[in-house]
Amino acid sequence: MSTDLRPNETRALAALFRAGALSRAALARDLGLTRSTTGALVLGLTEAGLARERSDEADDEQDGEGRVGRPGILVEIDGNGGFFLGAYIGVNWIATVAVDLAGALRASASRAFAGPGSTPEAAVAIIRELVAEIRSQLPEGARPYGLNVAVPGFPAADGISYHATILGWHGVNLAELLGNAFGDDFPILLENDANAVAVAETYGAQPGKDDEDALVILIENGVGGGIINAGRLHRGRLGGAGEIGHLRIGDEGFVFDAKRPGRLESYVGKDALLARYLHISGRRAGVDEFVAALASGDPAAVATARDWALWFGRGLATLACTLQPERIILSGSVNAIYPFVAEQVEAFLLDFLAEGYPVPTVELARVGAEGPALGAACLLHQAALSGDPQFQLRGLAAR
Amino acid sequence: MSTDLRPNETRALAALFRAGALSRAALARDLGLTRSTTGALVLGLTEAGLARERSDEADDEQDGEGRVGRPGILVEIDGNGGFFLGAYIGVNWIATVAVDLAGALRASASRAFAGPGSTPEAAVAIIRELVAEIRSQLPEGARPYGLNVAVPGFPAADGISYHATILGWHGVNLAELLGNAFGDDFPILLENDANAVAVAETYGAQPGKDDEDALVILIENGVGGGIINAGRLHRGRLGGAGEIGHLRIGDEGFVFDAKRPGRLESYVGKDALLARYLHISGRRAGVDEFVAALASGDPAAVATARDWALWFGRGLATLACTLQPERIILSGSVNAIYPFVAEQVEAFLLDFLAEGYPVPTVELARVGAEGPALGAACLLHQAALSGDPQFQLRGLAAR
DNA sequence: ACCAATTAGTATGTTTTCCATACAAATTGA
DNA sequence: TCAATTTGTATGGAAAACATACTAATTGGT
Repeated sequence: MSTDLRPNETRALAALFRAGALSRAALARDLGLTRSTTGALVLGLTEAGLARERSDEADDEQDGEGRVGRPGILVEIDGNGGFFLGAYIGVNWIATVAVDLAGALRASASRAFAGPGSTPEAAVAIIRELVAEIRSQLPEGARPYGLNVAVPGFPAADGISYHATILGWHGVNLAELLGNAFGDDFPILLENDANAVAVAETYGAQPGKDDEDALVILIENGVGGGIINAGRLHRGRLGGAGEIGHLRIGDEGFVFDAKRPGRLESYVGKDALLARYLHISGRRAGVDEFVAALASGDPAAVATARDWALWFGRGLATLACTLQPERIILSGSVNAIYPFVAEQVEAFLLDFLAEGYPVPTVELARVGAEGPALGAACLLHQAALSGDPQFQLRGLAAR
Repeated sequence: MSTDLRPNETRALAALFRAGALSRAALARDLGLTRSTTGALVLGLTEAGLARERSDEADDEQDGEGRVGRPGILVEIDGNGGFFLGAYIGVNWIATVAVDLAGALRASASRAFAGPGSTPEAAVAIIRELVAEIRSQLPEGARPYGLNVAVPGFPAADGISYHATILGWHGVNLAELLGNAFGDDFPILLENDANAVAVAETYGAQPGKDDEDALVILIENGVGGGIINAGRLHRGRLGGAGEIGHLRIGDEGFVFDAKRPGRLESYVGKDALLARYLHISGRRAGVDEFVAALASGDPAAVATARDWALWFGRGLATLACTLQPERIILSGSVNAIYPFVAEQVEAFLLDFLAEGYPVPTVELARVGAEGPALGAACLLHQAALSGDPQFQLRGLAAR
């Protein structure tokens, strides 16, 4: 019944996703096809349930000041045309989401999970149940294209066995476990959680722009990151790029680390921040308390934040030179302190950067706790629209 | 006469380039087309002068142990099908090269150039003459597809005006100058020289593999770099990624820098190395003399090299975590000392890296002084084979 | 109010591209 | 020597894209 999409159909969907919505004529220009061919293309996509004319009555305001000529009818992706699943195995919980063909979050479910101490098999079983729950939230007969699982860890040098120190897992063949649980014809991918968050923060964020250069930094106890170059995730050899917590920026750190002193995360991670505050103030606090102290002008908190800003600025300068992102996006619970130190961090950053070098903007994350699972799902969406034969899209109805 | 190539023709050339040579049947599998279609495709490419059957009589040894069935006839790219020009504006010289459609270096010419003190206009005039010289070395009637110029600098935040501090150029609109010299219908690109070297070192280096993750480090007085992710140059916002000399890895450095102390290049650049040697030994030396002293076992040189290895290992560890390259390639004149300190650097690198993290190999550059111009030309070659409509390939003969 | 200019969408016939099928050619292995 | 396998090519047909022409809907000038 449902046939694979032809190359130009996939290209058309990618163009529609990039732009948000296009008239047939604009789509034709984008794809380098004629209007007549594009009309037939759109007809096919519409019949297959993958695209539709925009009913949105705000369509008059496309860009149309003095634009002469007959106005076009905007065509957009029909979100119900397909679904992509993402999951996240966290330390305290497991989450699952579904993203639709239009890139919108359509369903989510999560459950508490005692990560350290639990087996990978237990996590896979929970994911399986959550996926069933998610699928019941989707429209009748919706068939997801695959599942991408974000994990707080990395594959080892063999590319197969997974290490997730924070969960106490070593040398686990997660791909195989998931493959057994979901069947062989269901594509399964794995992704590092920080990478997934980077995708969630940037994917489809700016309509019309799909070549963003960004660095997403996740600050908890550890500091991780994900690199987006020209709109694509910079994964490195085994998906382990962006491990910026190990950046060597000094000689010691605010928390003692005999083995690898001076790393970024021993200056700006959560433990490091609170250790510094303890050192200066003598008070033991959590992040929330520290932020409250900072907001109330507590001098020890202000001094701690200033030190944090110095080292964070150093780290950002190093990363800005190496990667030249346009935006640096801060995620993770420690980003709560950033509004209080934004000016200082940016001053330190500017100070360390070479003159004339483009300065990245520093922003707070837009996406919440669903970030890792959402980003994982977005990566599948991206693969499907890229025309990768492994994630070939299909129409819904017979044709 | 000569028409633009159709999408599958470009895809076929890209597949042939990636693999080196393929039979029609193998090409059909690679492209997802039938053998009959591919046969016609190859016929078209052959008639257009872009591909040919391999005459190489060593073709029996394709991979053919117990391979049953009629052996295929290998088809390869005909290098004479097209040419791509690259140039390099260095501090002491200007170089120009031509790369053919098969990715092979086919012609080169260079001339001394007193960079600091010369105007951009003078450089452009020299490039124009060298390009004429190069073109006379190419086959009759060969029409190059464009020119990519590698420059020791970066565009400013506006993306247009070029800064090349080392040449004393600031705010130069190089693209416009070159456009005026070569005409509007001749594509002109600009690229940072370290980026170009990174491409030269990796592009087409491993037949059958086009998704390499590598970091190329150029060490002279300054330290620059180019990042290759999944076979593509990681350019960052304005092509300025890879400026790793500004990496902040310590508090001081071996050369004094009031403004931005502790940068990688103040520990491992040429000046830094020789300053350290002067500090330890009291002797003022050049790189050659230092290497000679090191080779002869001079204790001061050995101690200097050890310090160099420590800081270089720190820098590599930071970069390895951030980028996770598979290979780190060392270029620039200072790489002459690497063979003497390889073991130490790799030990320090391993020491700083998290356990279980894949360790990149560290290698010396294969390409010589022609690197920047060659890489620039390779980038055009890559653009043409990627199907970018701006660098659309054309056949040679009428069809 | 009306008309030229412009742009969007569709219909129709033709060309181009690709496929399905069939078949001859060249090899391996029994 | 023959079955099995793979390659390359020929041929008719299906499908995708184009060229062209026409209608529809808008802007802007008179």
